Amino acid sequence: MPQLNGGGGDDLGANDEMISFKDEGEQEEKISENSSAERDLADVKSSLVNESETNQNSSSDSEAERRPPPRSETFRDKTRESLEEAAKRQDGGLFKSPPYPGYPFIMIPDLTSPYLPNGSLSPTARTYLQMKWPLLDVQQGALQSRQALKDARSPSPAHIVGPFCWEFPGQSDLSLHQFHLSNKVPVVQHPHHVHPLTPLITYSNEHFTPGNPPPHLQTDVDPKTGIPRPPHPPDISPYYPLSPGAVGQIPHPLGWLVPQQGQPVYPITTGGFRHPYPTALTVNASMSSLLSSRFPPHMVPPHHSLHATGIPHPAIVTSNVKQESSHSDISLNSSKQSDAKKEEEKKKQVHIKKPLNAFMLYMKEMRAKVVAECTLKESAAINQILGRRWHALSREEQAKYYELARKERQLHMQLYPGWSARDNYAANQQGKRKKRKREKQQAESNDANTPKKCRALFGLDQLSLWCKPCRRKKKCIRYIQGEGSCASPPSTDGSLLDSPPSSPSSVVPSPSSKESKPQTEQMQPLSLTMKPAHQPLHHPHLLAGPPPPSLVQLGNSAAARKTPGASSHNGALEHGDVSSSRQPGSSVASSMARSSASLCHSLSLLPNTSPQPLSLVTKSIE
DNA sequence: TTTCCTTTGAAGTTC
DNA sequence: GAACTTCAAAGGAAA
Repeated sequence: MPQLNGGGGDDLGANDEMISFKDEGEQEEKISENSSAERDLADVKSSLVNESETNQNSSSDSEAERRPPPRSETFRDKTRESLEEAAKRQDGGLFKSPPYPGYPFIMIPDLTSPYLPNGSLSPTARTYLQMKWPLLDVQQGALQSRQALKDARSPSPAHIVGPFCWEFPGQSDLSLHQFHLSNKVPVVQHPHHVHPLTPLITYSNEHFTPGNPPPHLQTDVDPKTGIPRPPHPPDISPYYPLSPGAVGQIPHPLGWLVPQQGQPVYPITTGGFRHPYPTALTVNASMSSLLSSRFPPHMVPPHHSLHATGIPHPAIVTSNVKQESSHSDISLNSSKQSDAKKEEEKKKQVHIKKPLNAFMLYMKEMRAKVVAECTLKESAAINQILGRRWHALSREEQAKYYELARKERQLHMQLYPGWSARDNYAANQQGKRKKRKREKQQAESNDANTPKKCRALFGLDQLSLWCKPCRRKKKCIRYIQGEGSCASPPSTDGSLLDSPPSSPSSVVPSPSSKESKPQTEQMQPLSLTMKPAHQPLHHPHLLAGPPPPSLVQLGNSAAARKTPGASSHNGALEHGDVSSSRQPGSSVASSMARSSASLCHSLSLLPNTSPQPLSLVTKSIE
């Protein structure tokens, strides 16, 4: 759990979710005190706006100032912050931390993920849609926004989005703040991922522009605002379709979303199938309900699982085959046997996706911004930047996303009580979507013929124990003699006999011992050029001055990442690292060759990229 | 057309 | 229980 140290550390993680974040709590209290009635939403908003302005004015560019008071100052904090500073100096703003940290913001659900039909919005859109209004034009928009906020209390998230989508067209991105409505905890996000043409639409705008809203969002017009609102029958929840048996007792984790009149939070649906075609969005809700009520689940066409407004759950993915089967269902001519078969088929094809974790939510939100800033398109490169930014986030900012992720999980759990990530494992094993990592590694190790056996067994500091070929970087004779399995090496103390292949990690000092670097550590960087990427990199030189990208590429490791201290205390590498945990060095190099160009911003930001440390340390090995 | 890349976190699996 | 693996998003690139 890289983000949170259990013992009062500075990170956030799963445990973090149990922590009550005082700042937000206080904010929440303030809000709740004031928010006895509808007036308060507007009050809250204006206070947030004021606060945002105050913050904006008072907060300097210094990250140290922005951040909360120093918690237990850890190595990671120091290194991270110093790197942030350095990166900021060099990246021309790319690496800026969000300008409005700790801001209250209002999180409203994205209309897609449970909330919007994927057909009308891009499938990329999901989860939470930010509301924004102009900071620089508060007076002008005050009335409208107040009204919009009142509208936002409508049970339908679409109602919320509608007004905000059209209320401030053309607002400059810089003039917008994005407000999330996360339960009662308001937090403000800096403006980002706003399409230039549709500044109030987040994530994916290609199918959803203010000037051309999707038909299903146009059918209702708010009499007060004159703003189109999506149809939303009061008796039907616009959110996730529920799996059978999970209805009626669900406390909505996003409590503010719960319809006020005691209706079930979620519609009773008989399945979880997403209609593969956008036309499904036009399916009448009552028709869907009717079908659901009149026919057994397998007889209902796929759109039955959509929300009555045509809202599918983004976590549900099915194949087109289902569409065909739906047609055959409609024909009603199939026998019970074939029905059972189809049901089985459906079960196989249904793919309920995992709920997004905090970082994924963050990525979704920030991706567009990074894309805009960096003009990068490769997701891999973007994700690297996002990963670094994620680390650069303050605790409160990360807490936001952990909280959202927790709610996502809750919601997901409630919607699909029987679902487990295991299902997707099994599905993939059946569908062989991906080659399992273990298989890959096995294959790769076979391909490489394991010339590094001695290295793996003894580590770099036990060079004298290596066989000659290994010392010459040739094929390990020991391994060959061992008939494919590395024979136990001769050892005087036997301590290394059973060392796992990752034994070199023993050479690597623990993060806590970083200050006192063992002598053997001097040889570590050499391993960067030779050893597979399963070795954390903690080299003083590299910490002092980030390595060239090639080294950086090889520097990180899955182990380092899995070990919170290792990864999170990586200091310079943390910002320059490009995890190679999922591929050996060769593939990393190739991928680096591919993405290095697009990483120009992110990696070249690192100061002082002179490669000198390598030459210093390679000497000892050779 | 499919898989890879790349990130972090959650959860499942393996030992 | 630690270590490892897979999957979630994204979209260009490579196979």
